[in-house]
Amino acid sequence: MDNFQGDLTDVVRGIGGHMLSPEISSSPNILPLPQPSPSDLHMNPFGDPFVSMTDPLLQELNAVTNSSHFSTAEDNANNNNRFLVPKVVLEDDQIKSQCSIFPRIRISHSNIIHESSPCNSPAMSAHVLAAAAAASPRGIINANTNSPRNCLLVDGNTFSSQIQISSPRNVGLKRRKSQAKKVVCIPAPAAMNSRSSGEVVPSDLWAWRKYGQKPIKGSPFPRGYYRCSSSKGCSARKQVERSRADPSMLVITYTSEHNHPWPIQRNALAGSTRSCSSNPNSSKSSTTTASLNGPQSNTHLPSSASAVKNEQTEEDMELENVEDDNKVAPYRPEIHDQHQPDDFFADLEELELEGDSLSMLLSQGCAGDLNNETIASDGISDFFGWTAGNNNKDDQ
DNA sequence: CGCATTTGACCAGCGC
DNA sequence: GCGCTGGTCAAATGCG
Repeated sequence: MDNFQGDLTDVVRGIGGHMLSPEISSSPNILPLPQPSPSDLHMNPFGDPFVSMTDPLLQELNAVTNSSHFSTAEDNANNNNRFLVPKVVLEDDQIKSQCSIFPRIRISHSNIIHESSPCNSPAMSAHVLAAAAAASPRGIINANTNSPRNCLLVDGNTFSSQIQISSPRNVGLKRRKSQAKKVVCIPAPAAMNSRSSGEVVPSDLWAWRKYGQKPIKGSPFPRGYYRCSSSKGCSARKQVERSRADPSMLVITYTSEHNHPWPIQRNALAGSTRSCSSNPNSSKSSTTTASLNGPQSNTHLPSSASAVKNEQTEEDMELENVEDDNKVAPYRPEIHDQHQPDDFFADLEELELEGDSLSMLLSQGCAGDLNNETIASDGISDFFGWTAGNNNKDDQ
C-alpha cells in the first residue's frame, strides 16, 4: 500500500479538488454544530480583526453569510467596486447568500452550502467551501464536485468531493483536556506523494510551522502537527492527516485560537516562512504558508490569488492556468498589491459607496445568469473579486 | 548562517 | 496503578 508517511507536508499544500468520496461525511469526527450565537453570526471580519482570530477567509465568509453591509448585485450595478459584492437573496424559506467571493455558492439556513456551478479553482474551492462551512452556523458544508476541472459543483450527479467543517464548539477532545477544535475536511491533492509537485497549500492566511509528526494508531497515515508561526506566543495549532475512510480527503483539525491579528506582513514575522515555493521547481517548500505569498497576500483576504507573481506557488500557477483557459484577466499585483491592509477595509467601503463596472460584471456573474460562466465561474479571481472591475481581460 | 523540517524521546490524558 | 496513545519538545539535518 502506498505509504504517505513523510508527505504530509505535501498533503497540506495540496488542497486541490480531486476525486473524493462522500464517505467522509459520515466521519465521526465531523459533528453537527449547534446554532451559533447572534454574536457569531454577526462577526464582522472587516471591522476589527482583533475581534476574532479566526481565519480571515472564515471571517469573510461570515460576513458574506451574515453581513448586511454588502449590497446586492443590482445595488452595485453602477458602482465602481473592485470587489464582488455578495448578494443575499431569499429563496423559499431559506436565506441564501450569493457572493462574488463564492460564485454561486449558496448558503442556506440549513447551513448546508451548495455551489451550483463550477469554479475554476479546485484548491480554492475547497478552501473556500471550508471557509464557508466555518461561516455556516452549523459549520457544515457539503460540496459535491462534478466539474470536469475538478471544480466544486454542487448538485452534480456524482459526488466527487466534499468539504466538511465542524465547529470547535462541540467537537470534543479525546485526549488532552477539552479544547476547542475545528475539524475541516478538504480534498487532498492528487500529487500527494510527489514532493516535487503538489506543493499547494491551503490558504488560511496564517503561517504554520510543522513541529511534529506521528503515526496514528489505526491509520496508515501519519498526522502532522503544526503551530502558528505568524506570531510568537500564538497558541494556534493545527493537525493535518488523511482521512482513514477516504485517503483522498484531508482532515485538518484546528486547535486554539490565534492571539494576534492576521499576519499582515508575513515576512515580518520571524521564521514565518521558508521559500514558499518561489520557484515552482523547488522540491522543498516548507511551511503551510505557501499560499501566503508575501506581505501583500493578506491585503485582500484571499491569499493565493493575491500572490505576487514572482512568488507564486504551484497552486497559484495552477490557478493562473485555469484563468488562462478561461481567458479571464489574471490577478494584477500592480493594482491590488498596492493596497495596504488598511486600504483593504477602505476598499470595502468604497465598494458600497462607489463601485465600478467590474464589480458589476462580477456581480452579474454571481447573481445573474447562471449560464454565463465567463466571469462568474472564474474560481479564485472572482472569488475575491480581483479580476473584477475594468482591469480584467484587457490586462492579460 | 538562519530557518524549517524531521524524528526520536518525553510528557500527559484516558481507559481498563 | 499501569499501559496505551496522542501531543509536544528539541536536537539533528537539510536547504536557500
